Amino acid sequence: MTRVPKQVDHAERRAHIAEAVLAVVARGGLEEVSVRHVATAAGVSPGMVQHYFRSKDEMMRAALERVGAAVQERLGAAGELPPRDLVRALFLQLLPLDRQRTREARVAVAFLAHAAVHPEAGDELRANARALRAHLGARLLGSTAQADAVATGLLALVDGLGLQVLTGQLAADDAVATLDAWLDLALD
Amino acid sequence: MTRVPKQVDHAERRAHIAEAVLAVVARGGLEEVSVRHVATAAGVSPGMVQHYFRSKDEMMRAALERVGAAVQERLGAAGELPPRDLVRALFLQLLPLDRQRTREARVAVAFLAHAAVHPEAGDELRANARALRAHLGARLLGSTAQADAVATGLLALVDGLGLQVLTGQLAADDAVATLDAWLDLALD
DNA sequence: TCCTTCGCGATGCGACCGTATTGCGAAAGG
DNA sequence: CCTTTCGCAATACGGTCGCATCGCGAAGGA
Repeated sequence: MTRVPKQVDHAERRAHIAEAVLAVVARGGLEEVSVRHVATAAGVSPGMVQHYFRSKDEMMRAALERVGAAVQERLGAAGELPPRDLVRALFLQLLPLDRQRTREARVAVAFLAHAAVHPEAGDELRANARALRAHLGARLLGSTAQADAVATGLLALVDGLGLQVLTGQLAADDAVATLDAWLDLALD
Repeated sequence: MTRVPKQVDHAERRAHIAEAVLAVVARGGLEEVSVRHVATAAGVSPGMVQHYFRSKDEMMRAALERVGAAVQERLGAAGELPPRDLVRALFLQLLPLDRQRTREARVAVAFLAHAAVHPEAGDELRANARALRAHLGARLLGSTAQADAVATGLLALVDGLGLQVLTGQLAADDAVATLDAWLDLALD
């Protein structure tokens, strides 16, 4: 058995394909995800997708994990600001205010809708949510019961605002204005 | 040409099938909606579904209109309470706190996720949202700018709380508690 | 140079999709 | 009773799906 060094970066290919999955989801939702579509979006052959992911399910799981990783990374990149501004900046990161974040928000809502109906697929999502909540809790007050209610409410508010912006129910400006008004309300 | 009076209630059949669509969506999301599945869920033949809806798209539109009608009806059934309690009652109607409302919320999020990615399909949804906002505005203060921000924020909050409950990120009790805390905050 | 191993493209299969088409039984006016 | 019309079941078709399988070409030790 002669060990031949890998001549392709397995992880990188998987990442590339997973990214293509997210692109397809952002453009057309989960229903448009098929091995063949993803392959086209990634600029590779369907066979290659199949080579790197043994099943569509495994492929979707990898794509979802990439979303989680991206969110984590985004959270880490927070400067040193007064708490109020920091919290505001963090929430603005979560709203679909530009192309990039619209893309991410679309992906997120697609997976959330799926999780609403297939609870077993929501573990990754719930883990991300927990991380977010923990992160926010640390940024706000100590863990008083009051602070927890505030954190929960603000997260839900941002989720709702994002959803309404995504579906065209609310203008992006209004969402930001509403967020600011409620931050005033909540943070004294 | 002899006119034969209808021996079946066309509208009723359509409603029955549309209801079956919603049942399928609530159980498995939009992806599981097919003419054959809907027919099975409705206890009729696939051919009959096709007879009453010329295309799947028309069927989906009818189902979505049914959701809108149900929401409208629900809003109408509000008693005479102090404004604060009335607003609270209204919002509790929108959270997935029991089987029935979980079903409706699942349907709603499925359609919302679709609309996030297919904007042209979101008209009905946006109309419903507008009706809701108007209804809430009338129940709250007069249309001061302040009241509008409060209404927008509360609606977004409820959307977000509902989404988190649906996806198992948040317990139903906590959602209600958070809603109450924020109602206190917002309504003086 | 041969030979093994890996990467991956190509092909095929069975299932399911939306929809067009056809035909038949029942109901009702003439 | 006959005939027309309506309600609907059945069937067929072309397309896409996920996935299993096969085979070839290139890349390196031996």
